[in-house]
Amino acid sequence: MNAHCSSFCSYAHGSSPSSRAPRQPSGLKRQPFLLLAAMPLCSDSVIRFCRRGLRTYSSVIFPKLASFSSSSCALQTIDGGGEVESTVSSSYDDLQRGMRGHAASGDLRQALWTWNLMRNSPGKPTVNDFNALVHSYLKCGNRFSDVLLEVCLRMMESSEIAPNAITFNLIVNGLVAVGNFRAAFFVLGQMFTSGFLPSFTLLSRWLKKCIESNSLTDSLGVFDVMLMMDYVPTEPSVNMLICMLSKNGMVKAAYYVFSSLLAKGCFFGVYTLNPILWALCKSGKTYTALQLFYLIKKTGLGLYVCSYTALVYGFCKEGLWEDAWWFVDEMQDSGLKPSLVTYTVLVKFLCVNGRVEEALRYPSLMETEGCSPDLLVYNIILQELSHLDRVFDITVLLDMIVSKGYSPDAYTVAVLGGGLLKAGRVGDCVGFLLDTISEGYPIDVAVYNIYLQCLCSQSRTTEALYLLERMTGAGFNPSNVSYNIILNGFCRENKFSKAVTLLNQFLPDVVSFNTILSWACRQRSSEIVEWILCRMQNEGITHDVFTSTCLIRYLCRVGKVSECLKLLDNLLLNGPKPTIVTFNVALHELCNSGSREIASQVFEKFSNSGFLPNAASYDIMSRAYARTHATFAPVSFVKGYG
DNA sequence: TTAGGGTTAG
Repeated sequence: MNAHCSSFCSYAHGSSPSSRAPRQPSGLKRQPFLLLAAMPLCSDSVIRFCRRGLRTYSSVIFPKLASFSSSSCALQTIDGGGEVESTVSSSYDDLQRGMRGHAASGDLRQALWTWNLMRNSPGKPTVNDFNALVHSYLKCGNRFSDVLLEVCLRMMESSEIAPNAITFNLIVNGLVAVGNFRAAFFVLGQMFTSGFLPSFTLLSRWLKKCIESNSLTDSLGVFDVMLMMDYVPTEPSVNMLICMLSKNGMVKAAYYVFSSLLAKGCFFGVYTLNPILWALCKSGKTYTALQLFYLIKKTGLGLYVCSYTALVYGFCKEGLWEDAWWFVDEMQDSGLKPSLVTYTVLVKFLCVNGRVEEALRYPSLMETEGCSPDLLVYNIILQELSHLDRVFDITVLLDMIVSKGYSPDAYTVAVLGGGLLKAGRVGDCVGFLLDTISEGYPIDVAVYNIYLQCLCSQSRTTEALYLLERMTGAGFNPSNVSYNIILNGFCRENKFSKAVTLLNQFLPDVVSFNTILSWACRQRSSEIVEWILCRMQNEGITHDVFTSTCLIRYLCRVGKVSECLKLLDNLLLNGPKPTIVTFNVALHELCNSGSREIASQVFEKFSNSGFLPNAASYDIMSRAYARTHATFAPVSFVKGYG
């Protein structure tokens, strides 16, 4: 069962999703309140707060729970909040009208008092009266408050009146409207337990509200309930949910949503398919995307250029060029022409893979094909030329850009500045950025960040911080990248206390912590390493491959080689998936700490786990062996040439 | 309504 599904079932039902609760006979004792409060989705603290702070209200509506005698208290004050009106002599009909009126005007206290007075009529008040109270209160624009929630919880707890389907619908709707999804799930669980089923409209509205509130986990919970009930969410909701899940890196969940609907024979079309294809291809799951692609194609549904382009992107990203070219041909065989985006993807990955000469041929090729390159395509090529410091080619391309009627944008400035910085030409970069600004070219926060980097690399981090604090005044909001650049600057200047002060001035992310962790690990500072790890845990920051690589370095440097090996094993087994850099850092640190033989074993282990050592890996090992005039001969190498 | 670009940490 899917994780989202199982997590929902645990709180919504307390049993498996397929076992629908039988309708509960009227008058049967309700589920104990404390047991309900222990259920995961209804926070203990909320319940405790309600029980403590709002007892007065609930004791009025359910006096038996609080040993409250209604007959002796027709006129009295509640919590010193003023006198309630005397209505003891009114008829039941009058009381009903009065109660609705008080509820509608938002005076819950008076409404509850009137409700209590209805007890003077035999068999009254009824569940319909309760529903009328809630309905009148909410219909007139009053928000579903904690007070009303407590009243409803008490009502469900009490054995006096059994809530009906309308009661549950009213409560869930009201809670959803104010975004209290946690309590809504709790009440939904009670609804199921009482034998009532939510309507499609209720769940659909709830799902939409969750999506609009960016509550992805709650959205998946509601989606699971809808699936369980055989309700198909609306197409806009499904599309929006899939897009949001994909954008937030929850690709598995997005795929789950899509495939669950597909399994039920429900396919909305390519506008639902494409976000999934792109998310899969961007996250390195191109073959899963390929399977999905052909599954849909087999049904005879037309696929658009965007779908093909996603697969081209995935294959290029994974370095599977033959598959990428084959797919471009496949697209053309299907009567579709590569789009501007398809070409951009090809140009991008040609550049990334060091094939800039081929990339340079694309602008004219695209013109020939009737698909003129835009500034974005030119910027990609400019970036690669800038990284290679090919000044002449940059000038030629800039001339071409201008001749085509384009004007350099902030991206153009960033790729050129970034290239200068990467080439170590900090002074040139500063000059270029200042000229750009004075000439009025567009700049943005990324350009600003490059300038901050320039200052930091010149040991002018304090000045960079001063500039950052004034960025807002210049119309730019500093991003986390801006703060992380400054953090890195302070670390490089060994100004730890300044780094910590800054860390408390924004919402740090995993990069922020990795920045300080990296510095502490190089310094072998156990105290700071532990402090950072502790803060990461407390702030719910998940370790990524950078974190792990830092820790591998640290463990080797403080002589904890066996712990380092354990960490490496754990990474291979459970992730985050190590990269060639992780591998090489381990080899380098092990060799430097006198564990050359262990490094050889690690080399073999990684090679046998499907990691291809690169030139740097061989270089590290060869140098380590050369120090004792020995030759590095890995088993895999010997086997290959034996 | 869907898709492509720059700046931070190992």
